[in-house]
Amino acid sequence: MTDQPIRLLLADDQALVRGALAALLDLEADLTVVAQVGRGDEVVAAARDYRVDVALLDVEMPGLDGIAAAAALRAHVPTCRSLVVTTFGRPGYLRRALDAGASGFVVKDTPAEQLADAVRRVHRGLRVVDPELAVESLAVGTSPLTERERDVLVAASGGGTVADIARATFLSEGTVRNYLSAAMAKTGGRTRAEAVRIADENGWLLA
Amino acid sequence: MTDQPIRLLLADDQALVRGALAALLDLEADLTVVAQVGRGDEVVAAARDYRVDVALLDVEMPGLDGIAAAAALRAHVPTCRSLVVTTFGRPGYLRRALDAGASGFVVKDTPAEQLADAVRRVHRGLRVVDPELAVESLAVGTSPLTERERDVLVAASGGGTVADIARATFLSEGTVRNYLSAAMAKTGGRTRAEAVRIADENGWLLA
DNA sequence: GCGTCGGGATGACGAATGTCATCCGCGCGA
DNA sequence: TCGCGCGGATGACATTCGTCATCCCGACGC
Repeated sequence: MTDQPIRLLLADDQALVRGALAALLDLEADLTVVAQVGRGDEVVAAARDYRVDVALLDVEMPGLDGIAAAAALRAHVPTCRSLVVTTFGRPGYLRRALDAGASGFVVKDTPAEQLADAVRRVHRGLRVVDPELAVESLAVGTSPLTERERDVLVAASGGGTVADIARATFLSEGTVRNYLSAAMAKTGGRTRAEAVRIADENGWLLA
Repeated sequence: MTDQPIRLLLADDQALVRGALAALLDLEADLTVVAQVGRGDEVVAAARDYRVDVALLDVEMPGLDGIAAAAALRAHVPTCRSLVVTTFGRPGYLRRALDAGASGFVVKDTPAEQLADAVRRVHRGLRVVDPELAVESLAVGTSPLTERERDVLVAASGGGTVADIARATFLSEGTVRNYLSAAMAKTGGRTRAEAVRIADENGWLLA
């Protein structure tokens, strides 16, 4: 069984975490980290240049988030499978990661010993999903927000006034208030800030 | 030069990052990770039980934040030096970490190769501070917020109404509005949500 | 053809919020 | 001793916000 080692790409905006994950995975004889990037929009080029088998993608990244990067990978480098890694919670990300073509979804507080195994499973063509997260994802369900409601919530996440949001979204102030009201009703928040928090915690604010 | 290896404690709430850092640091011959914890309130006991030389403390942790954990370490295990690790920015954390007795302060996007060196320096009794972060810290300066103003902002960070904040802080609603107004003036925010964001980005919301 | 849904907008109204002046008591430095 | 800052509070006021009804338009489904 002297197969070629599985070629890995690490994408995470924190260099320390990236390097540490590289050290962890390089300990495995059948894995080798061939590329590291700190931005989502560098993923596709690196995956192509280094003939990457499996890409580990963090969700929070500048340039392009991990889910969008997974979609771009599927489109441009179909031989590369992707495994999305994220912080705890955010069950809404799971469904969207799978829709984007990710083969696996791992939260950052799973034991380190399981990561290499997840990589191997993904490389073999299997799907890897934390079962606990899967049920949570089903419980939360898909986003109830409409596209504009999400836009307005994103614009509101900076904490600005209605006038600020209206300028950012090119909408009337009254319309902004209407969308905010609708978003608050759908999220159950009693304040726009609470609505932003709830939507963010459920992963409903990404593109 | 066959000294005893430096005995390390890792404290980070994300098990994957913890394990990865352990793998990274265990590659160094003169370092050995002897304990890992996922909560700040387990740091002191672990440092004592495992005769830890240097503790790597993440700032964001349940139970006790990394800065408070550094203070507790200095009080109860003075032989153990602490190196605080955190995500980018938050220059306000630096001053408070040093005040709490931390010997070093490293941001998570420093290259992985530098971490082991930082650990060695701290163990030798030197201070380790990212110079870029130091000037940023001086620029931001110390928090202009008074203690109650901070309390109110923390209570407001959930996005609740004034009544919620008043209940949480055992203050009158009018008083809450006064403190919010003062905090908004000092942070430059035009909304309470904006004030919360600005204060959080500057690291002014910790204990 | 008609009902429904989403995007966009207007106007009105009550409640919540932000601002300010003012008051009290306490501790602390000059 | 006096002033000043901070904690805490009250009351008034203008603005903003959240809610709702209502309207127009285009796209779908049936």
